[in-house]
Amino acid sequence: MSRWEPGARGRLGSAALELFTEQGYERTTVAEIAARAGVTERTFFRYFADKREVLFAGGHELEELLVGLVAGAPDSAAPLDAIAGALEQAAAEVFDERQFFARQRQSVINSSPDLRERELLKLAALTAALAEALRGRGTAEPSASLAAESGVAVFKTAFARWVAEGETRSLGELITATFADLKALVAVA
Amino acid sequence: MSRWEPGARGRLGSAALELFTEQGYERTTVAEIAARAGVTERTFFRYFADKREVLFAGGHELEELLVGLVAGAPDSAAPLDAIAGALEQAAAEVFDERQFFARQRQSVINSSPDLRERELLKLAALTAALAEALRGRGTAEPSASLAAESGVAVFKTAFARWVAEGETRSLGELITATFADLKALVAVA
DNA sequence: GTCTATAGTGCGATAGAC
DNA sequence: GTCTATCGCACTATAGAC
Repeated sequence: MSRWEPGARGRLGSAALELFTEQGYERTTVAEIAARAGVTERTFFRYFADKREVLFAGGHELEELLVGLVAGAPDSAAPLDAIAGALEQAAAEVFDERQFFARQRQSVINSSPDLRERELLKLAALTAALAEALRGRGTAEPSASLAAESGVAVFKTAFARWVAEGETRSLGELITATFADLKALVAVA
Repeated sequence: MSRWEPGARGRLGSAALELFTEQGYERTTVAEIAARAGVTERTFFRYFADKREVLFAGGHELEELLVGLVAGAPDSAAPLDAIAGALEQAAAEVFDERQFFARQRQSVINSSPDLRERELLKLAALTAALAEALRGRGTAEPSASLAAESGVAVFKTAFARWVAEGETRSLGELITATFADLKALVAVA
């Protein structure tokens, strides 16, 4: 293998997901991941701040996409509708073609509290970014934060349904259905 | 100091909060915490699985309290009302007398992503326990999970308002107000 | 790219409570 | 004596400093 094989970042990501699946997250060392990707341990930490981060590389692009969609929602859309529309469109764009990958990745994440923590931190960052986008369209606090939190709660619930074995609906459909569930829950309270 | 001084767990918790406040979470070592509490590093790890956990010791009791309150809600209460009632009562019982402590603790947590992660994991565990309590009263999925997620989202938002400087309302009042905000948000969507 | 501090674990020894 | 809390030491891996 040449010294400057391109795509070290991608190879590290694939190697990590493979090894975590084969032998578990905790029993896989960074040295093993680096070796399988053909780089040194030091190189791993040049690309990823820590061992967990290798599974959450794409999170920033999703956040930018969603923030852009919320910012571009029609002025007439209520805060929760702006969030719901953004989530539904993002689901169609980035998730629906990657259900197999998503299931494998989620299975690894669910197996380790360390990875669950990191996932929750990423979702919290996403929530904060969505709240900021809502404030940018004129939604006041605490409504902006609360709408962002509720939207992410719907997304979490829909995503869990989508990755469950045997589910055949698209993520977008499940998000729409879960928003309807939320409306029903609040209506009877 | 004798070897058998009682209350090591409590001393470790107080020492940790003091040191984290004085010099920051990252710059405080477990050895320092143990030294201030008059025990060794090894003893710290007998009580707490890791360095972060020392700030989240009381979480289990809060969870049990809330689960009990949800389970004991009247059969006629809608899922979100059962959650809201439990949160309001728990707020009065365990939080309102400890606002100073809560602010100090929250300030430390907010200063470190590591601690934020752990806080989010604890809240996720609470969410799961509340969803289970709702299922125990007959709420089906995904409504149980969604109501628990929404309730915890309200709690997070209200708690953030409560620990903000200058806030004078009680946590219970803020929870009630934030549930009303959620209803308003959903009603216009 | 090497070197080091610190988190965290495993296991055996010891000190006190009973 | 038993039981349990504490300690001491050796060790690995992460992560950051140089």
